[in-house]
Amino acid sequence: MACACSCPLQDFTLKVIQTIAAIPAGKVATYGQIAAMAGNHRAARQVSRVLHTCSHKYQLPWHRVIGAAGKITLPKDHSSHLKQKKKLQQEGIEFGLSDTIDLSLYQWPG
DNA sequence: TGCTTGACATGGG
DNA sequence: CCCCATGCCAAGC
Repeated sequence: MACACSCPLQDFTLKVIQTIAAIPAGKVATYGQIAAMAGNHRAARQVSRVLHTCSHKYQLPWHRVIGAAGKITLPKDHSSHLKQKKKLQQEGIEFGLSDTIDLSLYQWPG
C-alpha cells in the first residue's frame, strides 16, 4: 500500500524495497529475483537503482543483494565490495574460490 | 517532457 | 574464465 500523497516512490519501487527489507540474515537474493517478486522480472536494473537510492534512507540490507551468478556485483575497486563480503560471511554465508556464493544453499526462497 | 543511465540477465565468442 | 552485445524498464537530470 503506497500513499500517493507523501510517498515519492512508485508501487514497483516500494515493493522492491519491502522485498529487500524482508530478506533474512544468512540468505541472499538476486536482482532478477527481487524484480520478479516486485512484479517485473525485467526490471532487475531498477533494483540496483533502488538499492543505491534508498539503502541509506531505508537502511536496506543491500549487502544481501547479489548478482544472478551468486557473485557480488560491485567492482573490486570499490571499497564496499569487501565490506559486503565480510557482512555476508558474518551472517553465515560462505564464499567459494572466486567470491562465489552457492545460491542453492543461500538463496532466499522468498 | 524526453533522453541518458545503470550494483542486471542471458547468450555467444 | 573473461569480455562483448542486446533487451528491458524506471529513476535522474
